[in-house]
Amino acid sequence: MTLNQLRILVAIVDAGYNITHAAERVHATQPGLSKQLKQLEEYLGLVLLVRRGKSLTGLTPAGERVVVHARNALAEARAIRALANAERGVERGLRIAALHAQAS
Amino acid sequence: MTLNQLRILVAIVDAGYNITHAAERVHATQPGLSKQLKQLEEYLGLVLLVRRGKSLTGLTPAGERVVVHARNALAEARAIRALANAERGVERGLRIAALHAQAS
DNA sequence: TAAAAATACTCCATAGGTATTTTAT
DNA sequence: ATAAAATACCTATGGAGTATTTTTA
Repeated sequence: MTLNQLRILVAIVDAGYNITHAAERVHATQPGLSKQLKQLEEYLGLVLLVRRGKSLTGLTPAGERVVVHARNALAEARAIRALANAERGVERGLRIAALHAQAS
Repeated sequence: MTLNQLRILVAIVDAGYNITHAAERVHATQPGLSKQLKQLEEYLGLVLLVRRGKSLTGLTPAGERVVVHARNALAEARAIRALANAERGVERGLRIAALHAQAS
């Protein structure tokens, strides 16, 4: 299980169970997403999406619950990135402040 | 940023900032962990651990905050795995129940 | 001098792409 | 007839190991 797989699962759900559209959103290809989704389901030993033939129609009950946790995990990852960006902002701010102090 | 990198970061912290011990805990090698830690720091553009030469002595303030979110993300991942295991348990239970019903 | 981190290198797995086939609407 | 998912195939990247060097305590 990877963060990327969780991101892909959520993207598919948010694209209305359309893998092709989800792929565009995450700047990747349909086969790439199909494969990762399959791998996630195999890793969990769980069917996450309801299929009618090759069409995806919704989440299974278990899928619903997985998606909730997936969104939480992704939010934590986003928090880390945000924190890192802010930290770099602070350091740059301090550097700029230092430069100004030196210049003045 | 991957779940594995977060897992490694947390393992290093929990091993008292000793990469070698952390590697044993996660059944991997010291160079593997060193590299992943480095990549995480590079990805975030952030120093997470305080180094005195090559020794790790603790977390930076930013590192502390990252670890909090990392633990949360890992907990969500664990929840997904637990959920999947339980689900498989339920299905097996149903199958067994069905078998018993059929047998009786 | 013992123990830990970093580096160099090698290899294999796999992420992710293109092309194509299958299937559903 | 269109559009979407799955499959096959290929390549390049990088994860993870062994061996070695550097460094600290």
